[in-house]
Amino acid sequence: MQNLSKNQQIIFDLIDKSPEPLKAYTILYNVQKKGIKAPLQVYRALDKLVQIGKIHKIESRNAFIACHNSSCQVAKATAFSICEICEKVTEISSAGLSKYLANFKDKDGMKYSKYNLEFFGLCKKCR
Amino acid sequence: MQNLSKNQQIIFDLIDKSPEPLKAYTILYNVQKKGIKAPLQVYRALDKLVQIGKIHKIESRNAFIACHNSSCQVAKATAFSICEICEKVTEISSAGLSKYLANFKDKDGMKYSKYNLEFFGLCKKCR
DNA sequence: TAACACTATGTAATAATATAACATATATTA
DNA sequence: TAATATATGTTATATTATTACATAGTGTTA
Repeated sequence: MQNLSKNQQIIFDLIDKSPEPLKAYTILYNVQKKGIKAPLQVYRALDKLVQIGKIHKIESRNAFIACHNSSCQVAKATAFSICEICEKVTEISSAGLSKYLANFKDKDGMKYSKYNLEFFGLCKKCR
Repeated sequence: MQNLSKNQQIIFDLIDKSPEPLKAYTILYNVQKKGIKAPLQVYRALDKLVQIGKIHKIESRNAFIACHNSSCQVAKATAFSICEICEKVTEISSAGLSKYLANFKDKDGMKYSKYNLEFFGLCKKCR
């Protein structure tokens, strides 16, 4: 549980206080006043934050969300629900689900160390 | 089960005979001799093919693979294993898994109509 | 402390992925 | 046939992400 560097902290704070997933260039625009000027600076911080599990990438949306699931210290097992209308994204933390997926074996008996699951549907408001 | 249009058929054939997922611009380069010259022509065909379930998008890789799972006529429930070394992608068809995920309810009792699951690990060859 | 390894930063350029806007054509069906 | 929906062609542009190179800070450890 290392400390974050300056850029990592700035970017994490932004993502963490955002109610919705943020895209890399949205982040860039929002941190330019803090001296982060180039895409690469953003992507490098994002890579690191993903690596250490502070944030997750929503692959189908190219967007990043802070991890609010104390059990995933490392970015290895993620599950989200995504509303197809309002795009609200929520991290799912279900012991049953993670257990099921962590123990899942394919036809060849292979187990997998990581997974990413995205559920799509309509959220309460949009139903 | 409608017929595919000319561009859709060309692009589906290419993806279907590929042993690995193909990216949009790789597809473009490979169909230029058949008269498909612009990215948009490729993306439009891909969108349609995904929509009718003939192909799936591997979100974490921005790549497309033909569906070899007779049960998913519609692109609504997909699961893949991805090797982190050689990038081999395999569609998982497990009755147990699809049943579990189709019936999964979140904390609020919400069920989801679609999902996409990507497992990461090492394939047999790369272990 | 000096040497080293490692991690992070800054900057410019460019690559890779995807869509907007507009014009036309083909297929389907009422 | 008229109307509607779907597909195509083309140009331009937006969005997302990486390469390459130079520099700076941080933490060992000899």
